[in-house]
Amino acid sequence: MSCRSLAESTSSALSRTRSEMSSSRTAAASASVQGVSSARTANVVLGMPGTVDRPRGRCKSPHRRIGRVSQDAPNAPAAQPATALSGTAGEPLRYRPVPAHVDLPAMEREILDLWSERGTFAASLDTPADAPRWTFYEGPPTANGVPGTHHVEARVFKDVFPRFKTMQGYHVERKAGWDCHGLPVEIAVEKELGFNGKPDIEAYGIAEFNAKCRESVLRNVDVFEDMTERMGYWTDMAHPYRTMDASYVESVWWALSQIHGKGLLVEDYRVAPYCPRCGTTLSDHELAQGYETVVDPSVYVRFPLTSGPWEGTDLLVWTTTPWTLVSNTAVAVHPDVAYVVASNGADRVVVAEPLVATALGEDWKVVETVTGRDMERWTYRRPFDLVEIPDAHFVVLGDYVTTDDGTGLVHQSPAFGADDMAVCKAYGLPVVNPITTDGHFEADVDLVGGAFFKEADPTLVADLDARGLLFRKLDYEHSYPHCWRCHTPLMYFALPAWYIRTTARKDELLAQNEQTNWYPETIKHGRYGDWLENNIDWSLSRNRFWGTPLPIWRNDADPSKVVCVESLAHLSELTGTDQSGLDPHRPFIDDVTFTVEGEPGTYRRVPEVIDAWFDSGSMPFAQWGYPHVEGSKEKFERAYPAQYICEAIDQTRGWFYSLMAVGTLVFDESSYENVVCLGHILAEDGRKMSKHLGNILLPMPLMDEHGADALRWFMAASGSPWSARRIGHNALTEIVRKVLLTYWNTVAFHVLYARAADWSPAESTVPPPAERAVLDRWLLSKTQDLVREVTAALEDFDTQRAGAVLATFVDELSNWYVRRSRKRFWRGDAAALATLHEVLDVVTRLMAPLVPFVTERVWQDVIVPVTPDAASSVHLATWPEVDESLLVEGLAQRVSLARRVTELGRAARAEAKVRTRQPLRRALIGSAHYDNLGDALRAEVCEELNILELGSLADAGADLVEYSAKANFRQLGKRHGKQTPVVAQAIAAAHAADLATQLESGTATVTGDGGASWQVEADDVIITERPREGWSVVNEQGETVALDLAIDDELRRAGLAREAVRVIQEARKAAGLEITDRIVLTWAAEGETADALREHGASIADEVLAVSFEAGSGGDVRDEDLGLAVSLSKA
RNA sequence: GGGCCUAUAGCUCAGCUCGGUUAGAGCGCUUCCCUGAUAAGGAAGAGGUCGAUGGUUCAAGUCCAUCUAGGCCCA
Repeated sequence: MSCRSLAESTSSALSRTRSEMSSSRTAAASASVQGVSSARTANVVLGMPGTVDRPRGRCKSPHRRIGRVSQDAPNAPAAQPATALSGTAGEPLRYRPVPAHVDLPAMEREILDLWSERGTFAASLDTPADAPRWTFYEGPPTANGVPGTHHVEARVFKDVFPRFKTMQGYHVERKAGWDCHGLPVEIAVEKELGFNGKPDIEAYGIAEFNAKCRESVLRNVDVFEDMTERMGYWTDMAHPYRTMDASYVESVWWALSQIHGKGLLVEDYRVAPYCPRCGTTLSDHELAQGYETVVDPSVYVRFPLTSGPWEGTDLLVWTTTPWTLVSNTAVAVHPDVAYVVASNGADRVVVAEPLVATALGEDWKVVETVTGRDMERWTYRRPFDLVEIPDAHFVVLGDYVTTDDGTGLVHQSPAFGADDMAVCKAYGLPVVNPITTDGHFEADVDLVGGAFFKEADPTLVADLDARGLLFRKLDYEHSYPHCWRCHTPLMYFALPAWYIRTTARKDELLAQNEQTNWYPETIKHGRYGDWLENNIDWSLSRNRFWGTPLPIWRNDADPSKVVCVESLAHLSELTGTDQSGLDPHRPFIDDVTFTVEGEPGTYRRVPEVIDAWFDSGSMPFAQWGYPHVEGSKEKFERAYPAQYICEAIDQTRGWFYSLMAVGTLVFDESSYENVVCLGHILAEDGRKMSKHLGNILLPMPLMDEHGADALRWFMAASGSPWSARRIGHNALTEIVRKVLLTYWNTVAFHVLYARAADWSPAESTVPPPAERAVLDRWLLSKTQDLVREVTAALEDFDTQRAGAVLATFVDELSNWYVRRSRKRFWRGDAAALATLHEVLDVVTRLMAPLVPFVTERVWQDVIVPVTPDAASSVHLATWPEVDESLLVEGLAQRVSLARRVTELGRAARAEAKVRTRQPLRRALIGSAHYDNLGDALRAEVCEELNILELGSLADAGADLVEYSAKANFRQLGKRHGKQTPVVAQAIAAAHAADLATQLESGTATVTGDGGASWQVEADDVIITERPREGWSVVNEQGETVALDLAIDDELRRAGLAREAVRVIQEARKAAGLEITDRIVLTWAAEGETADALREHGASIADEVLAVSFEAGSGGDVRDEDLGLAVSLSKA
């Protein structure tokens, strides 16, 4: 079946039909062909649409911009008032010019100005009073140091969904926040001041030090604000919450008083890494910086049992910290592990059964066995009698005991180990600590009195040896924590501390977690769920300076009496003086004391400040100053809990936990419903960005170079946001080229031709979608799918999927729809222009949350000027909805078949080395779906492949076609199971043509080597058709395209004519002509080329805008292959 | 030491839920084609022991187990 008659297709490729031209243009165009030679036919006496002023074409300079004079370029925002709208009264509604080339970062700065001039962000918050609310909480970044590229990541996600939800009609509050307190701030200030620990700070003065901390925070907030604005993160930075503000601190106090009231805020010993030289505990963060490899004594010590069935036998205990043996309090065993008496004939010791060989050696034999549980409370003789430890020294059970190393019997010294502390406390054992806070044994201890703890090891080991208690001693190399400041070995040390008994609310926390949606889902029962399952009490207090002071006042005469203060007003009440103006920080708060009538003693505040995580976990209510500030109650209640929060994965035990814990403890409900948990951003080399490695990419330079949209797209849609990702210039360049510029160029193309045709959607009569061209209907249908998919992806917090479908769509839009429809745009086809306008409207809105800048520019230039009631910003526009009436069943499949056929056709041409400009007579298509393709799509294929007619391979007759058959394993496997390979073999061996014929009418039978036979059905077999001699054939996935390679003189002349067009167009470009310039042209050629030029002269002239087209004597442009010389000049 | 994540082309990543016999895309490289919107587009090619081993299965990149390496969080 041919797609059009030969005569028609020969000329129509180069011509346009009269009916499609407006009369005025036809008149002008007729004049333009007056000089065309006599070869004209009815078909070519047609106008050029270019009689209207067409924007200038691009010249050689890549910086020349179409449609705007140079000072009007986008990097000169002043020249183009952002607020200007065309279409004021009396003027026609026309698109604003869109340059073909755009400087994206410059364009973005222009948009930032536009937003700020118009107050667009504020307008986006100005929703109707009854708008549904969608609540988002800003997890406050610590304003400590300058923002890194990883900060952009979370901030992109914090921006995309609020923009999306705003467009959907929700009211989305976006209050910025800053985490101001905490050790990192103190450390930064210490560095600035050249300090080396707490004594320096105390000497400097707490008031002065905290003032410096406040100053440092404010300084860094400025830098964060610049970055935030530049990346287009819309958040209300004019009214942020700051954890250091008095109202915030008071809210935190209130929450603590609630927790205290429930009996969940308690004081207890806490074992923490401690530097005896600096006299301070270290945070985990500091701890991690100070590991050093050291050699310690590894000793196996005998603890003789003094009761139980094995009385007289020695427990064998392993330790690498002999100094802790002085305060030995108990020995722990695992309740479920087997313990044995092992003997080498002469000696007997007790060890865990799995460790007999590793701890003792090969020649030890098991004599007796018990389970750890049975050893509970067996007493033993302790290794040293240097300090008093009453009611102790027996075997206890501990689940944390392992049999990975040592002996499976673990010496317990509760003052120096967190596990030890927990286990001993469960048995009511005393906590005895013979070491002072400077790391030395108390002076009156025998043997080691006054010794620095580490230096006591050799003395103690020697004493054990002398008393026959040392079983074995080795040197043990391991990494041991040291102070990162002074390299002193740290000790784990029990100090009093304040705790929140989160373990008492563990079940509620687990229940709240069940109600929470995690993205990705694995976190819920993995990293985060595990953490909750193994919940430990929240260690709240810090012996530091810059933090929310713990609001507990204690009676100095009776330390058991404490008051938890919930506000400055409460404090005023207690003191009888007005404290409402007090800065609730140290040291001022430390000076406030009070007495209670009838009680002796004075109440003084405890010295600690609290963990800054509690500050940030309190933000849902503290950001409003709840419950003290007027109006805070309403604000809080309508915005709790949040629908959405988002941070990187390092916050699982940080903010994600503190937020859920504070919410659950104070309000019995977690503060968030959906939580997106991002992977980290790594440097291009796959490692963490660090100064040390010199691989840092700062966000501002990245955005200055590639634009914020590119960086945002990368964060949202490049790779999986759940895994760690590498960022680099290449990735961003690719996004600019593939996504942003492709989109931009489609817009620029549309505006170029719409303006050329003086077309506007507001004023044109546009055919209804059902009457438009097949590709229009395809695109409109496809766009509805896009709306559905992007919406679903964003509802599911999946920006990666949203980005992927948008990128694919933009590619198809540009490289299939626009490419295939160029000629319709050239002649101002209203259906094509309307279709593209409608689609750009939708796709611009769909992309707006991801790339807010470029979409805003397009909205201002392409939608606003031609749409009288358009939203003034794309971000104030409504989110697109699926228009079911535009969906066309099956069209997407048909178009995709047409595209596959086109691709195969190109491959067949390439294989045969026949260039596309050479028309070919015929192509045959082998595809089960060929008949569904339809005439219109066949015509598209013909034109794209430069083929005159298209036919079905099946109709071409058996003698032209060779068949081959292979198994469709997926189907076959279901039916034949184990027989699959044998049946597949039989199919491959069968006579393919016969098989194909049989299958057309139902089932067929194939026979295997052994004579067995099987029924197969059509979908069990993939039949491939392949034509014989004289054809160029490519087939793939069951589809075949065969090109008839026979080229006759007529075809050859048509091909030469098309070559001539190319030569002339190149000459036009080389001459720097604008695309609308008319030319006078003479040519010289011989032989077949001359024949071709004479035959096709009119259509060539038409194509290259020649007002005269004369054979003459040579010219300045020559094409040797063609034997053609032309000269042209502007008419 | 524990938990989780990752491992596929020189590079960046899809595919793994739900197993199917030619493992994809982009970047880069080579050759060619197309082009008066495009910084583009297309075809072909070179480039893969799908981290390793074992198992399940007619069939494993895909499911299971173990291991290795890297990352993150926590000890």
